[in-house]
Amino acid sequence: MPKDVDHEARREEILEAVWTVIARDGIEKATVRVIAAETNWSTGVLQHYFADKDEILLAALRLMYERIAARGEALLEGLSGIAALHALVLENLPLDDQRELETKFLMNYWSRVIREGDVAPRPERRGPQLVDTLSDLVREGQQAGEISTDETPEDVAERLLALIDGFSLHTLLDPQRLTRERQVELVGQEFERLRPINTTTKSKRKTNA
Amino acid sequence: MPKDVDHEARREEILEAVWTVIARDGIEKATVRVIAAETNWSTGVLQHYFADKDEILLAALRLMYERIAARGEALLEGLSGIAALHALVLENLPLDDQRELETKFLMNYWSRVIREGDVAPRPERRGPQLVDTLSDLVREGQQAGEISTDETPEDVAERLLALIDGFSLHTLLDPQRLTRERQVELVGQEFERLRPINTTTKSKRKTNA
Amino acid sequence: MPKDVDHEARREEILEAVWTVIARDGIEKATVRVIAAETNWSTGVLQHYFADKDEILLAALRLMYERIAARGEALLEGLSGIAALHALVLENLPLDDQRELETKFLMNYWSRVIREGDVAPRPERRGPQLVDTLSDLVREGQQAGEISTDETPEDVAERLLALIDGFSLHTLLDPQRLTRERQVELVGQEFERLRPINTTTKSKRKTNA
Amino acid sequence: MPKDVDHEARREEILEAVWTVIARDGIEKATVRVIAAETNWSTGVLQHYFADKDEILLAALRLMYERIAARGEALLEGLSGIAALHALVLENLPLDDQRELETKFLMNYWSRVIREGDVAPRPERRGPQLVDTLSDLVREGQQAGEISTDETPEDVAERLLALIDGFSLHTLLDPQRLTRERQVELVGQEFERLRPINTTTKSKRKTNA
DNA sequence: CATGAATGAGTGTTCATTCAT
DNA sequence: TATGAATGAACACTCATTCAT
Repeated sequence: MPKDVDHEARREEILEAVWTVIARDGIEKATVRVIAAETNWSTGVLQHYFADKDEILLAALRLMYERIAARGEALLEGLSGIAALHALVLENLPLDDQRELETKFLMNYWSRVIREGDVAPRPERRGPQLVDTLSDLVREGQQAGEISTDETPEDVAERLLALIDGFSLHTLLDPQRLTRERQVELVGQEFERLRPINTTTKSKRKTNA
Repeated sequence: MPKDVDHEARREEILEAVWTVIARDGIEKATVRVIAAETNWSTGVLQHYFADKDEILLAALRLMYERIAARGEALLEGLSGIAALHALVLENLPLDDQRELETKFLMNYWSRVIREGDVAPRPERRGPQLVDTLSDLVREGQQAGEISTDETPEDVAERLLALIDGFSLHTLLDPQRLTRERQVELVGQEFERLRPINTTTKSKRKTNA
Repeated sequence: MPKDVDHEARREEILEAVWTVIARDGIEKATVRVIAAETNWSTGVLQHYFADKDEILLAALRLMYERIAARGEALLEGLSGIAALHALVLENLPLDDQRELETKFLMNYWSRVIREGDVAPRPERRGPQLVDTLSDLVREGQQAGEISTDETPEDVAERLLALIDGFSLHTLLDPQRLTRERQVELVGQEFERLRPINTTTKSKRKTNA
Repeated sequence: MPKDVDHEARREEILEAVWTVIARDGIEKATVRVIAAETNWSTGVLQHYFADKDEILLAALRLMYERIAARGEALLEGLSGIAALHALVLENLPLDDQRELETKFLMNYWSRVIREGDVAPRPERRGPQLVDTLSDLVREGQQAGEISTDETPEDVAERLLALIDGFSLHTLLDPQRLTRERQVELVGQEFERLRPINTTTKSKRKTNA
């Protein structure tokens, strides 16, 4: 080892710069030059730590996945059943600037996956993983009597995931129409609908309506 | 007399090429050169029919919207209420190859809009328009007693649109997990849930619970 | 002759359009398409009357020369000697919008001549012709005792031509510094200097000053 | 350590190529590709040293101005009044090949400025600067009794500048007619005319008046 | 005669990538 | 390790020109 350089730390430093640039200038402007300038190193240094630009973006994506997962785990601490489920769904919506940025990045990446299929080296996909976690929580909620058993946990989870990404997409495309508040409200309604029909809350509502 | 060319037909021919290219290579690879090659004409011909690349993409999108809308109208002929609603939702899912291609185009275009902000002049957005149509049908269904009035038509429509695009996205990303059949099934369940609770089908369930 | 088309009239009509375009949009924007649009004919028609764009511009130049010459002749009518000379010099300065436009065109053309030498087919050059006319008038003025005989007519003419084009150039480059009024004034001074020293006008003026 | 390159020297090397190309092919043919070919580097290298083509041309012009100014200063060393003035005027004429090249560049650049209006950011213009220097020298000459005070220094300077650029233009357009010797001769005559009338040479005139 | 569809070379510019130092 | 000089392909776009009709 000639110089005392923490290879992994340097990589993360670069990825940090990637996120800074994307947040500030948008994904389009995240060129090698701009990223390098952000790190205060030369462009050539990037090649030492990443094979090419693709690998840089992929690593940035992977880092994002890890952070999202970590955030999710921290969030679920102490929660269970429908409460945990509700919290997790909200957590996966672009309800603040950080998550909006992540969602943009994600949508961008997905559009690439759609066209290139499985050829590009993909990190562990978010979909299957998230749908599993959601399923588990649905099952938990059903066992606790908080969630109707009319549908299987997998079906509910799949629908919730579709809502998450559907809302995410629409709010990015048309933030005026689908505001953050509206998303929270609509998700709240969906969770109302998940409850078994003989629940106290449900029947009360019906009377009101 | 110059060569006898149907201007509008030529435009559509070019736009078809645009779709083909975008579905195959992605919107980023849909360069003027590639599109021209796909049409088997020279690059210069594109400028003859469109002012610039943006206009080409925009026109392609617009034409697709028109075709989808026309298909939707034809479909709704003779239908009303929840049956029309159900048919329209299924129509907007990528359940055959043609619609899968259109969905790829849409996702690609949307990812560009997300990436570049609203700089590019956008045509009438699909979202608001479709959500209106859906809302009207929900209202119709509610008045016919086919759909629960627990939620406003707008809320139901917004959720259905999110499901449409959420399922579309996921089936493109992971066709093995979210097959076409699965989408139809999940949509069917969602429509079960829309019915008022005192419906016959629903009342049975009530007894069970 | 199949159709009754006045070839020469059509050419002039096109050249008229050239000038209109140049005056409105500048020489840079005088493309074949724009010129054709101005004539309300198709681009292809230009090729019927001119071999290529170069010939169009050259013909426009030639037309300009003719008009300038005609204007000059009309101007000199009834004048002679120093009065004619003075009038001719002023006439060749860009003192109104029309002449400013012509001067721009001229400068543009000259810069091409400078780089391409005599290869490009040139119309009868303005320089030699104008310098001859000027010389003749100087000689006339000298014979009438209006102009000092300290210098040869050719020398005076050459200097006057240099002043004309020097002022023309500077006023195009820096209209604020060298206004139209300033040009007239400076030319007036130069003509004062041309008079023999014992002229009545001269001494009178001197007394006044 | 990257390749050891003197950034400034490389810039000047490129600018030299710009002059060569413009003098040879004209400013319209001075494309990025042609300039790059002249330097024997790739086109991309130009972007390394200049932001865009406009900056290249502007820098080339600026460097030329600097060199001309430096030559002018060196020339004026030890000279004053009419002698300095005379020397400076001759210095600014294209009396050798180097200056002829510079003049070609200037005329080409100016024709571009005229053609495109003042859109392009212009460097310190030569005109005002040179006219100031000339004015100062005229004033000096007048105070020394070498130059007639019939005209203001500014008027004389403006006329001299017009003669410089008028002769420059004509000699480039028609070198056979306006030879280098002829230019020197005509300038000499102009300087004769500048002297006050009570000078020995002119004493005859004084008696007459 | 006249059209305008079609061509294709050429423009400035951007950018990921390579590599000598 | 790290630098930044250098490369060259690719981009959207402009335009004069050709030519079948």
